Amino acid sequence: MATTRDRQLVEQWRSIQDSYFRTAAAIDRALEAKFDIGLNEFEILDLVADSEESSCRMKSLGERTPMTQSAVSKVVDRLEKAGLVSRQTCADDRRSLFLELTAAGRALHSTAAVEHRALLRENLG
Amino acid sequence: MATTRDRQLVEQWRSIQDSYFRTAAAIDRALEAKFDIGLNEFEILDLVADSEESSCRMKSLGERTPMTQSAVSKVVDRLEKAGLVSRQTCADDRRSLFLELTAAGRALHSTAAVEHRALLRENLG
DNA sequence: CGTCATTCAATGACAAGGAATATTATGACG
DNA sequence: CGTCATAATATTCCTTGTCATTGAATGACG
Repeated sequence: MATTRDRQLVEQWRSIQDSYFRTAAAIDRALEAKFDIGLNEFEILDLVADSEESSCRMKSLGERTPMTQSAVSKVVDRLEKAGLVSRQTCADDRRSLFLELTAAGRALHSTAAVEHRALLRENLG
Repeated sequence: MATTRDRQLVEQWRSIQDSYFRTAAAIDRALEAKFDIGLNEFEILDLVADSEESSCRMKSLGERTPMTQSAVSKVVDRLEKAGLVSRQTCADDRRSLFLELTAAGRALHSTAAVEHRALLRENLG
């Protein structure tokens, strides 16, 4: 039915898709090329860096990202394998884990973040 | 460095991600449940329906969607297997193909589109 | 304390996408 | 016409994500 309204909606949607995919692809390539790390990996790293007051993370990561719990688990696997993050067992609830940046992780994050912000500025500005 | 500006950028980016993922997931689930078709499949169907003046499509689809050429090829595989679309060889350039909706494809598209638009309205409104 | 429901995280099976490559068709040009 | 560069798709291989399930720990409650 309502064709004009509908077309607008579809346009808006495509524009969101475009903005999302173009930006994500650009950032992903850049990070991959310069730091050998994907966008999702960086975003988890970023979240961990963001909550350096610490607590039992892993769980809370799931709430701050659109990724699935299992996806987060696997991203963290890779980050850990790359030596950027480490899983710490949580004394008061042994089901939980919290994450810490390693020195390497902190270093990589701080330089990668500059790149990341710059690309956001370029693509969203 | 420029923390305030950067935080804004990151916020904006997360908001785009959210808007994209939440909407995409909602539509995907709904289409999957009611029509047994995924979001990407629907979007290709939608594009084909949109260009019913016809020409050697397949190629042009790649330009109207953020999907890769190979992804498009596979989505079309599935649509064809589901009997919603058919690949027609193109007389004047036998490398190209163009796509046609089957009767079933047209039918499904027209009812699914209603749902699709409604969900866009709900999620982007 | 024992049981049961619930929560956090990891895993395995499987689907879907991307990059690189293969395949076939064209067109240009000697 | 034969060769070669290029174009449109398909295909293969690998990576990543999701869903469903599992395992372990916790808390409530009789």
